Parts: sequence; C-alpha cells; structure tokens
Amino acid sequence: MTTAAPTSSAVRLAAETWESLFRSQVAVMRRLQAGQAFKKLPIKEYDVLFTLSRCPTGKLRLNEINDHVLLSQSSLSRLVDRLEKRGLVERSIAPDDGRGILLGLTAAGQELQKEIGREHIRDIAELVAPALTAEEQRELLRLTEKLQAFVAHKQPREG
Amino acid sequence: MTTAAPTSSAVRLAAETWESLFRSQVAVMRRLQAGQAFKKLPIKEYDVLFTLSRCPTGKLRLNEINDHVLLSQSSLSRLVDRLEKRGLVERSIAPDDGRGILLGLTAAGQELQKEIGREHIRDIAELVAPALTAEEQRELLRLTEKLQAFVAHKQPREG
DNA sequence: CAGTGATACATGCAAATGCATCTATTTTGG
DNA sequence: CCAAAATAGATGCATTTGCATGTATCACTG
Repeated sequence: MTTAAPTSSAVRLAAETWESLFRSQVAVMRRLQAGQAFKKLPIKEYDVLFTLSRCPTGKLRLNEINDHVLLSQSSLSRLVDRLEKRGLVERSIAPDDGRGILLGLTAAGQELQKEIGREHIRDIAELVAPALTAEEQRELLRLTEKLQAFVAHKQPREG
Repeated sequence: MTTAAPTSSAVRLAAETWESLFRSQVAVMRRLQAGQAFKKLPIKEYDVLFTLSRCPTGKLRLNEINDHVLLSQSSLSRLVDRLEKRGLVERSIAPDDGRGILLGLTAAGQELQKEIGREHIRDIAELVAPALTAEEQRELLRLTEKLQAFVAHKQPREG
C-alpha cells in the first residue's frame, strides 16, 4: 500500500477544514453575487469573461474554461451561446484541433468585463480586506493555492 | 469617515485571496460531487440533510438553512419539497411563529445522511488530508472561520 | 387594537442546468 | 493506412433554479 491509514482525527480535521472553506465561500459568494454589478450580467457569465481577460493569449478552449467553473460541459456550451448572442464573446475553431473551440472576448466583452470588474473588485476588497490582516490573507492565499494545486494534479480515482 | 481608503495593493491582495479561495473550492467541489455517494442524492440535497443532522435540536427553520446554502429562498423551498416527497424530511409549523416552518429529518433521512456521509467524509479526507499538513489545515480552518464570521456579521450595504 | 409594513414561505412561469446522446475530429493499435 | 476508441463540443429533453408575486402571520405605530 502506498498511503498509511488516516487516523480518525486526521479525517475529522480534513472534514472540518473543508466544511469551513466551503461555508466561507458560500457566505462571501452570496454577498458578492448580490452586488449591483451583477444586474448587468450573471456572475457565472462574468466569470467566463474574467477568465478570458486574464489569459495571456486572449483565447481559451472551452474545456480549459470548463475546468475553472462549476458547470457541466453542456451548461458551459449554452452559457457561451448566451454570451455570443450578446456579442461579448466569439467562437473560433482551434487551429491545431478541428474538434476544439477557441473562445475570445470581443471589444464589447472586454469593455463590459472591465466595467463589472471594477465594481466587483471593490466589493471583494470591502468584504475580505477588513476580515483578515494582510499577513493572514497571504497565508490563506498560499494554502488555497496549495490545496488547488494538489487537487488539480491528483488522479480522479486511483490517485 | 470610519475606514481608511484601501491602498491598491491591499485591494489586489484581497482580490487574489478571494479568487484563490473560490477556485480551490470549485476544484474540490467538482471532485466531491462526482463521488459515488451523490448518485443517491444530489449534493445540495445532501447538504440540507447534513445541516439538519448537525443541529442540536434536530430541527431548523427554512430561513436558517437558507443562510447556509447558496440557493434562493424559492429554490430551497422546492428542494425541501423533493426531500419531503422522498420521505427524508418533515415540515412542521414553528411553535413560536406561525409563518415559519421547522424542518426535521425522518428516520429514513437520518439513515441516508449517515450512509452518504460516511462515503463523503472519506472522499474529503482523501482529497484534503494529503494536500496540506495538519498544521496548515488548522490554519486554513481558522482563517476561513474568521472570514465567515466577519462576513456574517457585516451589514449588507452600509457595513 | 386597527392599520400598515415587514417577514416567512409557497407558487406560476421563464430561464438555466445536467444527463444522455449526437456529430465531427483526432488518436491509437493492428 | 484503416478500423476502433477516445475526445471536443452541440443538442433534445426533463429537472432545477430564480424572479416576481401571492398568501398568511407577525411587528410596529398611533
């Protein structure tokens, strides 16, 4: 065997940690999505614009985006339909893979992302900055990045 | 004025921290909800059973539950309809408030919660425990609890 | 204690979501 | 090089969700 049996207390600690991470995310997200910014565009749709805006090449494959958001493949496909219908985003065929779709922001999409982003980041700062010291925020950032990195690389089943 | 203007770097740190917290939650949740346990009951419905199981009195008001989950009031109402139709949960009128509904687990609901819970906690431990040391988990737990406490007590708009 | 507003939950209805499946392309194995 | 399997994304359809609103109870004010 490759891993030692976890003790009961180790299991409990992991469970409590996840529970707390999850509930804090719910609490913050609930506030953020009530923000004025998301009257213009639902937060999930904004998140796709944001993800594209952060990408160096400006374009991403749908399956790459899908890894970032908590949506099924088909739901993302239709979410992108909606963004495309609003002229915020453009589909193109991936040059190196005829099955793949590259998604990029239009000028209007960039504009709207920045506009919403400005309000959104203000709401985030208002909620997170006074809750934790800068040192604590850096530590929370480090720990969640480490967790995410582990989960991303772990094999789905027989890890 | 009651708060100093945040510096640009403070805003950026808060935003990066939230982004990382959010993405790590997405990554972990994606794995968890793919677990075998949630073929029996969607994870959101399980979460309501779990919340009830953790409650000392065994019963909670719908609006209390609603604070814990990322669902609109109407969606929770119908989610509870489904749980009730499956005999997992029972509505009763709150004794001290005729408008309120108290929700409690049935025996079948307790049974199913425990059954799913056993698998679920194993999946959590498998995902979280190897990603962070015990010390790091305790720190992550502390920081997310602190964040959640702040957000819960902060006033919605003029905080 | 009547009247007004607020709160708790339910419901009609349109929109979003996920599952299963389909098409098209790419990859793999003989 | 071809057939079979795998992968990317789209689509039909049933389920879930949220918004707006409805009903009932509670809280407050004069």
